[in-house]
Amino acid sequence: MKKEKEATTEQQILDAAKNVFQSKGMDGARMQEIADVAGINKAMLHYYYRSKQLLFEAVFRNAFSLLAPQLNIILNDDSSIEDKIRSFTLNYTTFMMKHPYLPNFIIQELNRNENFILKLKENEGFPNLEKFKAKVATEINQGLLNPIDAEQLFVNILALNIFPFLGKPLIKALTNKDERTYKEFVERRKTEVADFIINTIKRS
Amino acid sequence: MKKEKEATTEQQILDAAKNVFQSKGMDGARMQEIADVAGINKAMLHYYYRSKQLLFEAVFRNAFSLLAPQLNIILNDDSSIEDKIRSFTLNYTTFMMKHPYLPNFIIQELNRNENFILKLKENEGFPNLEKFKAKVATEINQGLLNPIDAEQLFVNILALNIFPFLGKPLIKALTNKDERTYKEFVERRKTEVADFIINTIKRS
DNA sequence: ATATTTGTCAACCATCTGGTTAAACTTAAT
DNA sequence: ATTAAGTTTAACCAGATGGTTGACAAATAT
Repeated sequence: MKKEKEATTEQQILDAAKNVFQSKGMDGARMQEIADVAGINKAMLHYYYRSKQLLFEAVFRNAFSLLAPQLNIILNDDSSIEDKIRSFTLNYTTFMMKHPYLPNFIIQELNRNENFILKLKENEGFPNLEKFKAKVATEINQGLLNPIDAEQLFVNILALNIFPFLGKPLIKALTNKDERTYKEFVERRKTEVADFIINTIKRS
Repeated sequence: MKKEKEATTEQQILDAAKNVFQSKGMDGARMQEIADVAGINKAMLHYYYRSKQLLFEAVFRNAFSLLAPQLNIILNDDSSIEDKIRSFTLNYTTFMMKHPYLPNFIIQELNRNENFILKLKENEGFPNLEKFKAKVATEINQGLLNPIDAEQLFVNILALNIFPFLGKPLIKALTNKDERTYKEFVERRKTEVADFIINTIKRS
């Protein structure tokens, strides 16, 4: 009864927990609902994950391990800053349109428990800015970029790409968009945001 | 027995509720904790506000009524787009540094209950983009601005200004900043963000 | 075959939570 | 002083919630 089934039940729980936690948050999620979504008994949740807190942490680590590689695309590859920005903007927006709950989930839970990210920081693949900063410095010296603080630039890139997912309800209301037109609006940003940033930083 | 006292108790409750709701969210907040913070009996909360939901809505409306005027600064005054951006960036960042829980609270609760903003939309002072769009069109026609979609520009302005407050824990971890250096980082953005945007849109 | 381990479930439990009640207290008007 | 209205409190309640238990079934090992 082991092989197929065991992996399946544990995974079923994780999938269900992901859905419930990501849409309701730690505080709004109910163990009974997770069990219902997974189609199993509530006791199973504790059999496999001991407590709500540990199940939540498993879901959160999973979610963050999807975000981190996205950031590493822009931080660790060797292409020019301009290419980094273009590929990150395209990749990130495409990816998040498939996982719309992810950004909000991570940001919200990080705000709920600030010292939670410290554990993640010790991890191997935790995004590191050094290479990006060095590349920015180099290109500024070569006269390719206008002088700009690399950290400010990086936060600007994040802000322009992440905010449309965090602020979706607000933006939808302010701009009178429905689900379909909002999607088109975000779709256009895949290239517009990169152009916007590059227009500013590129020396011409 | 009315005048002073009544206003005080009701206000004490609202202040306490603001603190608890804004730091823990609707789901994480407890009526008992609000009562404790207010220094009164839990039954008082229901005496003045009927239910947790109604108390929450009072707090939320209050919070949104602080945000809306900030947006109306950039949307409704008559100055140039460049001046709008400079004054909004300065005002908004200054204001939110004094109310750091506000952006996250509003964004989080709007995501928890999307149709909640519909009620607010009917309100008089709800921010409207039309005047801003018209001004952008005018300045583009006058050759003062590079062509850009006004809604995309507006979202970019919001993103660059709001994100540092939403993503604070993430940015702090990624850039290895402590509370003090993060504050300095945000402080610098009061002018840097405006320069960043204007560099892109201004025809030169 | 038998024993042992692993997986699953219904029922249960202690505690927490939003909300209620009924009585007591405070104040101001008559 | 009496009354009436608003204010405050302690005690209480029903339902929800995270978590546990003990019985039992299925798989694996001996």
